[in-house]
Amino acid sequence: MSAQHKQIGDVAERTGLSLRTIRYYEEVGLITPSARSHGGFRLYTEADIERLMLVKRMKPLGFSIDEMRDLLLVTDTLENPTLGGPAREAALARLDMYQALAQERCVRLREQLVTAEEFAQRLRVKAHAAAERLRDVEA
Amino acid sequence: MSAQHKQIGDVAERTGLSLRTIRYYEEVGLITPSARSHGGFRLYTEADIERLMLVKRMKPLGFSIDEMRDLLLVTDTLENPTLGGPAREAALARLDMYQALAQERCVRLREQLVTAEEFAQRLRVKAHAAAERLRDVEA
DNA sequence: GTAACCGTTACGGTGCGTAAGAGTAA
DNA sequence: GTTACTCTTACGCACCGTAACGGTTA
Repeated sequence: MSAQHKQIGDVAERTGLSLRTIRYYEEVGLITPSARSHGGFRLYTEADIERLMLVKRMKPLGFSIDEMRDLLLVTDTLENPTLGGPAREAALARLDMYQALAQERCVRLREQLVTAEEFAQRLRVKAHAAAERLRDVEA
Repeated sequence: MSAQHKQIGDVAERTGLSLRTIRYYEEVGLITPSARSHGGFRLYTEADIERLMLVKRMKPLGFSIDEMRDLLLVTDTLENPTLGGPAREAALARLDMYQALAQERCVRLREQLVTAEEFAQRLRVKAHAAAERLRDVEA
């Protein structure tokens, strides 16, 4: 194993993603390892790992695979310096769209959190009340 | 339609759940309507609707169907006054478990929110920077 | 040669969306 | 009899988990 190319197990450990997930991401065209060993082992560069990390960070926002693939493509496009104005503009528009979407998802996540905490609170109260009643009965 | 029994459409509207979801919950044994019309329409009582609301509130916590069914069972058990001490204790223990689980899920949700907001922030910055560069190029 | 690692293939599961074709309610 | 509802059945999708069986690496 060279210093430059890590195999899937190391990558899984570093990213916190499962082997299956990493392979799945490749299957659906999200992230393809830059190389393969002679025997067929997937070999990942640091850049590949960066991309995986990026995807992992996107997940809590509830983006679908298609959206993530598209967003990766957009950022690749913007980072390509040989690209002309029109293509840049189009990519920027899409980036803006995703940015708005991300904002919206954050709001929804926040709402979910509120609902969730309310519910957890109810459960605590209920458990407490039930414990009291049990003690009363036993006394 | 009597005042006591509402059909699935009304229930969907009131709970914000889809028809499919409500039927699915029945399919997996979560909530069965108390009655059916002569022709087979599902008829829900207020109590049924309450249960559906409860389930809806559980969802953001990421409980599985199995967990929700079990939790419903536990609360039913605790609300049954004819129940002896041992059964009550067992139910209470499970309730405590779910309460702890809910707390934990809340923590995770909160972490997700943090990650999500960081990511959204990154996107905003990126979009802004790309827009700047575009303006520079055009100038 | 022997661990420890990795490959592909494929079936399973959850939580619904969605459409089809037909019956029911008022 | 018409319009709006509802019924069941069933296939489809996303995102992986989990074998199973066999090759690769160091």
